[in-house]
Amino acid sequence: MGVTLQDIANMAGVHKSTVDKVIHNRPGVSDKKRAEIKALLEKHHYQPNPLARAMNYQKRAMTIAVVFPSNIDSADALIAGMQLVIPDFSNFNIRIDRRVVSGGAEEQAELLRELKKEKISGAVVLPIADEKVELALREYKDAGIPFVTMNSDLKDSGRLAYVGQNMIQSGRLAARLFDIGMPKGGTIGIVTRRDLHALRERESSFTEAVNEHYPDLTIAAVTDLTKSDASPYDQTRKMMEEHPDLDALFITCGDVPEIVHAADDSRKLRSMKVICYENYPKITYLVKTGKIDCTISGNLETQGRLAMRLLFEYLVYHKKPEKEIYYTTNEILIRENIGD
Amino acid sequence: MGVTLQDIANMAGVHKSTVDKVIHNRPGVSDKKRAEIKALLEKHHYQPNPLARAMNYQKRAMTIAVVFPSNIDSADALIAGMQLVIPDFSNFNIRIDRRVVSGGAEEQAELLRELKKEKISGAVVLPIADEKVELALREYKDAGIPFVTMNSDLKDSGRLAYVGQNMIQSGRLAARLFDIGMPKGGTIGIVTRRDLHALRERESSFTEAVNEHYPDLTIAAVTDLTKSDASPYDQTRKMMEEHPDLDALFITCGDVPEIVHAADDSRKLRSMKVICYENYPKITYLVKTGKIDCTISGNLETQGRLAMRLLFEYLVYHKKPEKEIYYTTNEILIRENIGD
DNA sequence: GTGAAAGCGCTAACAC
DNA sequence: GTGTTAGCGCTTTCAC
Repeated sequence: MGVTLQDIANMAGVHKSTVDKVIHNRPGVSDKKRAEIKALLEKHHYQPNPLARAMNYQKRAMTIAVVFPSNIDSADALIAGMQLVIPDFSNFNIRIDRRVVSGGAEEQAELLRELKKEKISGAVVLPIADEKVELALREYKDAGIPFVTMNSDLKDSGRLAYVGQNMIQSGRLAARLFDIGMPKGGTIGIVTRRDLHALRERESSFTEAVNEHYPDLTIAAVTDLTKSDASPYDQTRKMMEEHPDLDALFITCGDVPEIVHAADDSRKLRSMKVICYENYPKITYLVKTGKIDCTISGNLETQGRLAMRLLFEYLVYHKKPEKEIYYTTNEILIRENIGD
Repeated sequence: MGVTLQDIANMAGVHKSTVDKVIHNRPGVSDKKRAEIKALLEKHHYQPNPLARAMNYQKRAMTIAVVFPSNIDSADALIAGMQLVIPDFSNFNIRIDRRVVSGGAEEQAELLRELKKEKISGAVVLPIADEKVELALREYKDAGIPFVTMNSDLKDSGRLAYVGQNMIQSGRLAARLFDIGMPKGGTIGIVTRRDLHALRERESSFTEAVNEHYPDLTIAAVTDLTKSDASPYDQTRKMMEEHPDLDALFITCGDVPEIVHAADDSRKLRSMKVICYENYPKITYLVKTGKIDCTISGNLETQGRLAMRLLFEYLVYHKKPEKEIYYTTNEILIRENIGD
C-alpha cells in the first residue's frame, strides 16, 4: 500500500482537492504550494490508486475509434482480438467506433481528422505508411488524444505504443523452414508487395538469409503485386507460367487464397512447398487441406488484444505502456497444431 | 451500466446492506425478504461491480500458496509467468507463499493440509497425480479455499480451473515434425517417464501417430526413466549403446540437458534429430547451439500467468473462470524463432 | 486560490 | 432482523 492523495494532503497541510489539482496540472493553486506539493509527491513516490481512479471514470462516456485501411485480410483477426478485451472493461461506458476507409493515405488522414472533431477519447490505428497519415496522427498527439499503432508502425507519429510482428525474424524463419522442408534444395518464387514497409523488411530478410545460409535454395522469381494493376491471381499465374520449374512459393503478403488458387490452377501446387503468413479461417483451411505447408503467425488476435488493452489501460487507469514496441511471437503453424 | 446493489435495495424497499447479506448468503435476513431479494437479483441480472468490490478488498491481507513438487524443470518458467501478474495487482495486499516440497504424494498432501491451517486465501498447485493429494485438495474445496491446478491436472479435485498443455496434440505434432525432418525415414528412440499421467498421454499419442501415419519412421527403443534408479544420463547412455543405429531422439519428459548430453557423449548426437518439450534457458541454449532441432513449447510462462490471474480474479473480483480447462498452444520453436 | 462535500458501488462494524 | 454509518482513494462541483 503506497501513500495516498490524502496522505500527501496531510503532509502539505492542504486539502486533498488541492493535491488533485497539482497532479492534473490544473489551475487554482499558488505557485509555491504547487511546488511544495510536487516535491512531496516526488519524495514519497506517490502512485495513484488505479482502482479508485477507474471508479470515477466508469460512467464517463468514451469512444474509441478503430481505423483500418480497407481490404486488409488480417482485419477480422485483429478485431476479434480487440473484442476479447471488452468483457474486462464491461463496466465502463466505452463505445468502439470501427471505421474502415477505402482509398489510400489521403482518405485515411481525412478520416482521422474527422474523428478528432467528434472528440474521440482514443484510437487504435493500422496506419498506411504515408506522410499524410503521419501528420494527421501528430495532431492527435498535440491534442492529447492517445492512440496505438498496430500491425504496421509509424515511428514518428507520437503513438502511445506499437504492437506488431518482428518482421526481420519472420523472414529469416521462413528461409529456414524452406530449407528444412526441401532437403534436396530447389527454386523459390516470391509473391510480395513492396509498397508496405513491413513487407519489404520481411522480403529482404528472407532473401538475405537464403543467400547467406542456404546454398541449395535459389530465388528464381519475384512478383511484386503493386507493380501492375492485374489481380493477384493473374499475376501469380503469370509467374507460374514464366517459371514452370518452381519448387516452392513464398507469400509475404495478403491475398493468400487467390495466390494459392492461382498456383493450384497452374497445376503446380501439389508438388510445391508453400509458406505464407498469418492465420485466419481461409488460411487455416488451406493448411488443413494441405495446400499450404506452413503459415507463420504473428498472432493477430494477440496484436488486437494487446493494442486495445494498452489503450484502455491508459484511458481508464492512466497507465502508460511499459514498452514502446511490443512484438508478438512468430508462431510456426502446420496441420498438426493449427487447430485447438 | 447494469443495476446496482442500491437499485435492488430500492426496489425491495430495504436497505442496501440487507441486499449485501443476501448476496453473500450471510445470516440476518428473514426468509421471505431473502427470497424476495433473490428473485429481484435474478430478474434484473444483477452483476456486482468488480471495481467497487475490489476497492474493499484492497487492504485485506491475503496469502496465495504456490505448491510444486521438487525437481520440476518447468518450475522457473511457471513462476516467472506468475510474477507477471503481480504488477497488475500491486495495490492489493497479496503475499505469495511459494512452497516446494521434496518427496512424493504423501508429502505434498501433508503440506497442503498445513497450509490450510495457516488459512491461506487460495493456491496454485502443480499436483502429483495421486489419490492422497486429490483428497487433500478436496478438503480445500469443502473449506471454500479456491485453487487452480497447473501443468498437470487432477480432474476430480474440485479445482477452480486447470491450465496446461494439450498433451494429445503435443504428441501428434512431434510425430509430424520427425516426419518432416527425416525425409528418408529412420528409427527413433524415446525417453519418457510413465509415472505421470500427462506424459503417458503424450507418449501414446506420439506412438499412435507414428504407427498410423508415418510408415518410414520406426520406434526402435523406449526408455522409461522411472523403471530404474539409474540417472537419466546413465539410462540414456544405456539406450544409446544398445541401439547404436538410432537416427532420432524423442524426449517427452524433463531432464532434457542430461539426456542430450548422454546422447552427445555417445558420439551419436550430431547425426540425430532431437525433439523435446518446453523452453527454459538450458533448452534454449541447446536449440541455439544445434544440439536440439526443435522444442515444442507449451508456453509455461503463459500457464503460470493464466493460473495466477484466474485465481486473483476470483479472489479479488469474485470472478469465476469462463472455462474449466485452459489449454495453451503448442508452439514449435527452432533456432530461428526461439529468441526474441 | 482554497477547501468542503458529495459521489462512484460495495462492504462491514455496530446500533437499534 | 434491519438499518445506519463510515469508509476504500480519487474526482469534481461549487461555495467561500
